[in-house]
Amino acid sequence: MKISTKGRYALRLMLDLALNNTGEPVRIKDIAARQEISDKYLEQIISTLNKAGYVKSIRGPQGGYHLAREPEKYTVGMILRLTEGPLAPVPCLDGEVNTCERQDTCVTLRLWRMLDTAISDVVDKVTLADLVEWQTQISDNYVI
Amino acid sequence: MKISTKGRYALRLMLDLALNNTGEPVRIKDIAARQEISDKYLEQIISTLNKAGYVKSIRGPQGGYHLAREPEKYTVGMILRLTEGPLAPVPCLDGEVNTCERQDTCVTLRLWRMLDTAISDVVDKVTLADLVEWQTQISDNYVI
DNA sequence: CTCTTTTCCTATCACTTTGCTAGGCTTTAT
DNA sequence: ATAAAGCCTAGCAAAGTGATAGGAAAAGAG
Repeated sequence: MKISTKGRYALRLMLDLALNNTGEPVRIKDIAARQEISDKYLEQIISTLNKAGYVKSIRGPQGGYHLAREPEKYTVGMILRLTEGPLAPVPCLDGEVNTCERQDTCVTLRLWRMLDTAISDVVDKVTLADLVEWQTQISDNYVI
Repeated sequence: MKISTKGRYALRLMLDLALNNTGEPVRIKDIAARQEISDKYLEQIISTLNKAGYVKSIRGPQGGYHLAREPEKYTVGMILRLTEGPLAPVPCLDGEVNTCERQDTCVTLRLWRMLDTAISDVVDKVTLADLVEWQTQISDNYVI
């Protein structure tokens, strides 16, 4: 029942892009250094985000990445589902349609639906902009 | 972000024991047949439940298992945490104390805490007795 | 046009977890 | 004594995790 590093790193990566949005593209090397994550591994993760159109890339010298939209437009759920796959606690609830044969008589399914809803309620409500705001609060505390 | 078969089977196993509580011990072979799960695998899972005192075993012929307490006394969270380990979405929140170095400045931690709370709110509230009740509702629907 | 800096792409790999299967040992009712 | 149950440990194939490695392609600077 864990979010893997892939999802967690993707979130920190996107947050890093949001926080370092100076107009100039951000290099993967710099993100990796700030976040203390292997740059080669980050490269693979950002590739997924790039293909999904979540970030824009600029190649060549002075190249790098920036967010494709405003931070408000990304929910945590979007980022995690893209990198982690479905967040449902059981495979039956992964897709649109439940193909499990036992679904009509399965009591635990009701429980898993409750859990799925509880998880989605959190990740689909919190946006990247919220994380940015929280970050500034933390930084403020540290200055005082 | 999935509950493994271990936790799911443990839950169905406990529910099976609750539903088949006739006073006589329930054999693992019968649970396995009803639930369509390998009996050898169930054996390993029930061993965990037995060692934790969640079920009582009777050895020898006419032996088997029964619940150690009333279904109301078991939350889903207890059963899942015993068989799955901590349900926290990130390792930092697994134990009592967070040993992560980044915790003071980590924004995503706040998100993970929200997610952890949302998950716990569900699994610590629903009991085995609730599942039993839901099961009878489903069975009633099928009779009508 | 060349050099360098960056992203892009694919392969590989050690390690761990998952989901079992197998086989024998122990207890106990008949 | 026998057979039916639980108890215990080992093993193992497949998948997932968390990277590392090496080069190809693009593009700006000189």
